Amino acid sequence: MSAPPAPSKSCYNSHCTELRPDRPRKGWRLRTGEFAELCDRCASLYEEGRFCETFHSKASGWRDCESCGKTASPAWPASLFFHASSPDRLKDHPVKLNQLAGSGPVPWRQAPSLFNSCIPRPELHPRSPYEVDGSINTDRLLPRERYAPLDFSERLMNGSVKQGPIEKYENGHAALRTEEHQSCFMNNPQHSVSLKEEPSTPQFGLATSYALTNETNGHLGVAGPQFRPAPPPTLAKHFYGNMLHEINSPVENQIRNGRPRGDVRGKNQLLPRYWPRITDQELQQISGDSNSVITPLFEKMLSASDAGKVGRLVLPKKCAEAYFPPISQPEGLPLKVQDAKGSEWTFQFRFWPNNNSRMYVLEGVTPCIQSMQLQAGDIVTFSRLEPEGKLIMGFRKASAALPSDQENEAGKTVNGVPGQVGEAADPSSWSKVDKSGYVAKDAPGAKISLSRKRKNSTLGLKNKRLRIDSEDLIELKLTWEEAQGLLRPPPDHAPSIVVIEGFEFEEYEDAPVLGKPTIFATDNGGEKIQWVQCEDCLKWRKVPVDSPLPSKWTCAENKWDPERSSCSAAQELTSEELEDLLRSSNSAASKKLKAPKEETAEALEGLDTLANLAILGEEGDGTQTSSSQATTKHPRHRPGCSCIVCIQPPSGKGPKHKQTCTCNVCLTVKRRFKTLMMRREKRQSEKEAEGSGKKQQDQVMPMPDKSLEEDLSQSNSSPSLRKVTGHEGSDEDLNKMKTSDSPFRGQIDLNIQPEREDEMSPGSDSGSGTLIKPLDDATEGYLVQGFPPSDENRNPSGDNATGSGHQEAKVPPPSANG
DNA sequence: TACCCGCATGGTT
DNA sequence: TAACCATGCGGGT
Repeated sequence: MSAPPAPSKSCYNSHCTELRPDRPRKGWRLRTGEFAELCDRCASLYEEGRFCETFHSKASGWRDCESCGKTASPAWPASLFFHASSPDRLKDHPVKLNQLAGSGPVPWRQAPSLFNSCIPRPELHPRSPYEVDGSINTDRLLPRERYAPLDFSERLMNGSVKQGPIEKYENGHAALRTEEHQSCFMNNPQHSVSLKEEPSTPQFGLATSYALTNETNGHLGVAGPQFRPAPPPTLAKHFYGNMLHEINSPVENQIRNGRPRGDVRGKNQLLPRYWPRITDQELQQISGDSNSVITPLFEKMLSASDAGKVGRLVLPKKCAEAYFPPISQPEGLPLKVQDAKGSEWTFQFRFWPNNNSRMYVLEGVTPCIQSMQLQAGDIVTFSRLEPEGKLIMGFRKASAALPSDQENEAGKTVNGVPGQVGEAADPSSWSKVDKSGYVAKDAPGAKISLSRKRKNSTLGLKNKRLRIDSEDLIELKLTWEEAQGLLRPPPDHAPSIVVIEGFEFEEYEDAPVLGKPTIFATDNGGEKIQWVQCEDCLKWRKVPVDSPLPSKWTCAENKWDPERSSCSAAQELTSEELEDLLRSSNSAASKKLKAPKEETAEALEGLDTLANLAILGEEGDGTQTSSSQATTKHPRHRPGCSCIVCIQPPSGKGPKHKQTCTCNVCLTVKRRFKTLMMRREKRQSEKEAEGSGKKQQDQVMPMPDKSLEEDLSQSNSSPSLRKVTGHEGSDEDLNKMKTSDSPFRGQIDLNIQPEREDEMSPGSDSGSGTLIKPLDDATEGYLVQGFPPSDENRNPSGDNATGSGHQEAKVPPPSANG
């Protein structure tokens, strides 16, 4: 199908009758090394990616490509839609999705044969956007990549996977183009489907109905049951540009949206966060043994509102318009959705007018969400079961969720075990997450499972926005202990141990390596080794102690032991040995962060207030709790932020903490307090050394041996605060706290942002008398008042954490700040 | 008073 | 900067 070179004056595209201009535009590189010379139109189209980009070893240039579905002819068929997906037709293409995905190297690939040599319109192209020429690339992707749709973007970037046209899946018109060919859309724009707005469909049905009834707003999503949805390739600018080009045409707008709305622009592709990341395994789980085919549509991480009592699940607009039946009235229509267990739910799919736009919601989802035991941060997935056309709602629990690209491309889960649809509800399945043994769920502070702990999570209406990015999820899921375990010193760097409040932290001079958690041990020969667990088979393999390992490690990467470089190889460890190993590992890890009891007790003696403040779930034994409680984040906070605001739930939520509690909140409060003091001392020392303005500084910067309460009250609180302080926590207590700092002076607060050191240092603004910057304010207030920052305290910008909080705590706002 | 409903607001992308 | 969307909020029941 390769196109022979055109006559010199003709466009290289043999399908094109245009003459190329005197100054032809360049197309693809020819075998000769030169470039195809194209007419303007074809060049434009080429640049827009309309033509096959896949390298076909046996063909050159421009052609109708069965493999990628692109065409030599810059035209589109009039009918892009899935003709009544009759079972017969489906039989002709028995491409059960999981089979398909399992048989090819690319998860989203569809069977090329499905598309014949039709000329798909790129935007409505039924093909997956990620394509690899099967003729040459079938082995380019490792099998396991099939289960890592996340990697697509990366692969795209790497160029190992080509991105096909977008939108089509959004449109659901992932049509099987079987009949019509060569109808040139460009030549016959009127071929486009009807533009009229389709009345609401009473019941969500098979896509074809939409297609055939021309509701083209993408509500044809049911079509193309054989295919997994095409994650919108926003990463591929080339195609994106292409898409934009098309979308910007009025016709396209209508085709895509099914309603003559002019606001459809280039953002019609789903945001990456909504790309379905459902794995084949999950699909298999949903489809079971039936012959049904699952078409993943999109997924969404539940917000607090979604998971709250309101029972409204906000649907991403694009997703709603692409995959759900069109609705013209705000009342919408009832939508039957089947969950992974097979239960059928009926939601009201509707929208609210919003800023000249629409806000789509599913109403009445509470029972379903509760049934799935979903919480904010968990992910619901929407798929379509074909040929029934049934909507399927799956889910992934947050702790097992594949982070979305936009959220975290670093890894899949804490330990790389992806959640399974429908699995999370089964507590037994949760142990899977812990199979690595690294994150033992019964280890102190290792309760990464959000689900059970979050049953009482405070996701009510009063909560401010809860955004849980994947990074945040990790933050929530990981205890410090776990995080420490994940961090490895950079090569050739030995970590130094920082002791903070009796807790040892490894500190790295260079950026630490986020690596696979391993278990270090000594083999029989006394040689230090480490054990690492294969992500795929979960077997433990022995590797050299100094081997940096990726966070996702499989047996195949066991280059040190070829005999065990395959998952089929037996595990070297006996189950007993493994058990011992894991036990010792966990206990060692636990010890690492476990404070010496006496010391902690002493340090905490004055922390009644702290104990009373804390709001995270109290562990009966006072051991470390996870931060899995939903927290209200500063909108400006970034993933990884561990400030007190971000790691604790809103005020008044959850039981109070014990004095000896070592949860993250308490630890952070203590640590920040300590840091504050250290900084003050340091600053003071420096100033003393400078020997200038000492007297004045003494007023501003209390001497280290002054009482803390004096510090605090002097820093930014009114005298009344002092009274409160005296009541809630004695001076003596506070002094004790401070005294407990002494062994750690000069240590580093892991959360300090060096660039903000000055800003946050109490003495940095001595001139104004505003001594303490927000975070410290919050910390101090927290410590002194015995109140957790309330919602109101949580200044989104984090720049006045004490203000209203103090007021709420019956303490006048800090005069120094205001 | 609690809940529902619908819209408005404003932060985020 | 506009669109999106999470959530707040007021009115109604």
